[in-house]
Amino acid sequence: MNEVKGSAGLPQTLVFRLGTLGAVIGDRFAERIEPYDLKPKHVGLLTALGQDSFASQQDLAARLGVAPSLVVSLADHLESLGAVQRVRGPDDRRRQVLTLTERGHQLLGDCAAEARALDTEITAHLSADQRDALLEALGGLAARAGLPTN
Amino acid sequence: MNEVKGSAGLPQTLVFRLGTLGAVIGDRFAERIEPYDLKPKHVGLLTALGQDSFASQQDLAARLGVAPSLVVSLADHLESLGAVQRVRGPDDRRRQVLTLTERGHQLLGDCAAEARALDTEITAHLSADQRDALLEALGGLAARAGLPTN
DNA sequence: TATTGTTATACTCTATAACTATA
DNA sequence: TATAGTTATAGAGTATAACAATA
Repeated sequence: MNEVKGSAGLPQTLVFRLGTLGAVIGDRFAERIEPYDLKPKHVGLLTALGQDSFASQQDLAARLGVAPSLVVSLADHLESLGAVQRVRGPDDRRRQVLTLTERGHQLLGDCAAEARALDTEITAHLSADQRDALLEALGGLAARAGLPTN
Repeated sequence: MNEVKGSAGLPQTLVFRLGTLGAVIGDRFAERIEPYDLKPKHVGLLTALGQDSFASQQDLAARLGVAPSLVVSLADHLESLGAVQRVRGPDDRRRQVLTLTERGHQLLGDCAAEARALDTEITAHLSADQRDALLEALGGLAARAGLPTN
């Protein structure tokens, strides 16, 4: 039966599809980056550092929408991998300024390559035009949500 | 600067956008359904029950991709809300067959309404055609991932 | 006294393993 | 002996609160 009534059921909403797809695709991405000893949150931090320079870890925490204490442990791990460097702010010595190292840029590139490979997998049934249109539409949503798009 | 090299950076991938959007939108949906005393996983269970009949909780666990023990606690909560009923299988009394109650259908409808309202919020900048195209494209990805689409 | 980073602690979510009832 | 559901336990992830250094 699965009768269709006047308004769309949950599985026909953008919210449901984005939420469930995000979870599944996120898990698959997590599997791919595991060999680099990274988790999605680490990649989020690397990505943020690759785009802007942040005055402090607290700024970074605000940008990522996580607790400052989490930035500490993420940065600890990335530092142990040699991906980021912590430098005390010369003017305000309370601040730790995080910067990507050469290794950090390399890891970021590796993760991007994994993401592109996964993109290819999941959009194998689409034409290039369809794929681009989808990417752009999601970019619009992401930009409105304050998420990075480039 | 943010130089664009030969291949797309992470934020230009479908994987990154789906993952980050899924997390943000999922959180916003979670806030909306909190007054009903429900979390996204509960809604996933209700949705599954609204679509098919499952022989056992283990089948349900397999469909949802979670551990059987989690189905127990989700079902416990939904039962306490009067949203589902547990009935022992007459042929095999080890099995608990879960079914939606009237209240369960009502809650499912309420959650769908919340999702539609959120859809409207996040797609306010799109035309109806653009919105439909996006919904359909995501439906294609979801179907290929084995997720419900209707 | 206020703020940055850090550490200590606790809470949420979910899985694994042990257990009970039924087959 | 094997299977469905349940309960007990443990681990990952993350937030909140306490703390130390600097301003």
